[in-house]
Amino acid sequence: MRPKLEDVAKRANVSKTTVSRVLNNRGYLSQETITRVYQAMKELNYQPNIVARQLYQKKTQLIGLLFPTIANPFFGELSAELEKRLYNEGFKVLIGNSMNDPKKEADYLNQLLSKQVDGLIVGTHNQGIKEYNYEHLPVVAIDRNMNQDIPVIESDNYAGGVLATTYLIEQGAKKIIHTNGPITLDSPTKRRRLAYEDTMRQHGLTPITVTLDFNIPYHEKKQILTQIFYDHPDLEAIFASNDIDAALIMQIALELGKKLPADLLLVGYDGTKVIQNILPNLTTIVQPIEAIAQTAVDVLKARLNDRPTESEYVLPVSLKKGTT
Amino acid sequence: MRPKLEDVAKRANVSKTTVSRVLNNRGYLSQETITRVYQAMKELNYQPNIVARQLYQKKTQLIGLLFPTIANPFFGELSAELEKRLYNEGFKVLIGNSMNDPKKEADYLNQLLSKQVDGLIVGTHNQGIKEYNYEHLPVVAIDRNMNQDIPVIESDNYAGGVLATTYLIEQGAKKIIHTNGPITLDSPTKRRRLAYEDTMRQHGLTPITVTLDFNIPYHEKKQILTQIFYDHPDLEAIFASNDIDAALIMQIALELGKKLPADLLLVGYDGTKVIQNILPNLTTIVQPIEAIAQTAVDVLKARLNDRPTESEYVLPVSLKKGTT
DNA sequence: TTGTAGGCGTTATCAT
DNA sequence: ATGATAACGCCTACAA
Repeated sequence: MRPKLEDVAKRANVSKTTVSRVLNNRGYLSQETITRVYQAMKELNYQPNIVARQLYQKKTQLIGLLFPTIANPFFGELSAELEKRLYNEGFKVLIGNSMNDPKKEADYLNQLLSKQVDGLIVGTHNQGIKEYNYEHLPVVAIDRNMNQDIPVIESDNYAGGVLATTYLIEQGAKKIIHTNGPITLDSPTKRRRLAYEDTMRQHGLTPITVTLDFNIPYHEKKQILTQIFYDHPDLEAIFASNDIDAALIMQIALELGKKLPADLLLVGYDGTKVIQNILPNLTTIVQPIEAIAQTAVDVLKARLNDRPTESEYVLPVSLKKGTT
Repeated sequence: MRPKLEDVAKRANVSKTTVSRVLNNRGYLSQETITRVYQAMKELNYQPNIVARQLYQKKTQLIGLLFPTIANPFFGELSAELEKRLYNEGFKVLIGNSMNDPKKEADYLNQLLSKQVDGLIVGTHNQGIKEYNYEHLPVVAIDRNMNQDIPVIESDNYAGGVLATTYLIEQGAKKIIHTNGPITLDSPTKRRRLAYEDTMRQHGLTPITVTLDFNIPYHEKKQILTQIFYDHPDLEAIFASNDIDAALIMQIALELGKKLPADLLLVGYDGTKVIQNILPNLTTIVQPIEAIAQTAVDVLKARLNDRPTESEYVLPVSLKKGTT
């Protein structure tokens, strides 16, 4: 059997209270008692039961992270940064990859309501659960508008779109195509598209956005992207809404015998460390993952301590110039 | 205040026991009572407190995952696969990125001993904690020999090394260099190196392994790799012990004006989905991430139920032929 | 400086 | 078919 406080108490000839005090460094203790208690704990190989403590304290020191999937480098790196910071604040991290499954999302949200976690950092759509009143719940959203009551942390997607488009125009490109996901409500990439289209028009250019559905298989996506080059032989540049698509476009361009940047200018989006390592030449809009993580943690802490927060935090993006 | 069982009981004019029974579908209940209780739960917006339940059940249904960092695509994808499977088995996942910090590793191991988690899947070195007796603890290691008592799941690193080297030799290369991390005790990449060196010798070729320290900065690494081309102008092929290094080598070769595969053959290692997407042409040894995850979960379940397990599970790797 | 007793919210045993 | 009660292991008023 696992020893409990009581067992330690008996062996040290003191009460449970005293052992608890030794354990938590509270109140007055004689040095002798302290030594005896530690001795007993060691002999019994005692480990306090965290769950019992959590029940009493009504806190778990656990924060739930809910993202589509940490297999995606953006969410993987973000989760790692969040975990690091939360750990330093005394929290551990419970992770959920929703895979866009509303049932799973609801289940993880439920963790919060069941007091399994003290707070939640959410980066999914949570389609079905909007009706819940989150007003005083310690929840923070990243790049998603869940609900008016939930503060949102996001990088400046509109500015990113402007930055990318302006850069391409400055490089002399006129025929610039943008690839983006389907127009979903309030998705962050939607603002990148908007910025692209606005910027193009402001420069008297015609925006052309090619839609890539999120869930289409690799080969179909490649097919659609390849088609772009045939449909637009005078194409000068592409602004892709994420680096994975940019990588694929790079690939296709090379296969078609095009040289970057001579025959095609290319700008991606996200700028994760992984991609920066693997494709150091790719010009891309870099999201400030560390700042996002830090802000999310700060805001969550504010919510946990009933301090007021802004309802929105917009962080600046930057252009990383590669050779594409 | 959060309502508890007792509040629901009062409102429904029944006892706590009855409410608990309704909640857990146990024993005999009249339909009328069931309805009344559900009604009361709804009115009070009742959510059971998981922690209290955990205390009684002495189980948390939480599994800890301990890896260097999920920001690395291999661990990110592996963690995602593990989470998916554990979730389907009714577990949630607590994640720790040890960042090779022994203190943090020890802390997360402690979660297990404090009953915060029911089991642990570990992919870190856990240097300082070997002395602990894990004999009956539900711990599974991935690619790491922690301790004789802990079952290890790993892909066949030696076979992977043979596969890569043999492939390069079959393609006609004779001067083949291998890049690998420092020789640490029992690291999985060590067996890749061993296989490379054995295979080279078996074919009458001289193995040359270039050591890349794990923590050196990007530019220094690039420097070392670039140097290889100058030191070995007759170089025909490189077998890199991971895809990130392979990507960098690819990069350098292109910068030096070399064409792959004409001027250089290149094989990487890991074959994560991310890399397969971004560098579809890279020839690489693919680790069976899904099978590793499934095996780890199966073995952990066995340990949790006191069923016997093997002490080692070796899963097959495969060669993905690209154009490098 | 140390101990007693009650509570954290749930579940299960044993009655009724 | 339902209820009273004790337990899970810890922590803290309050008392001594």
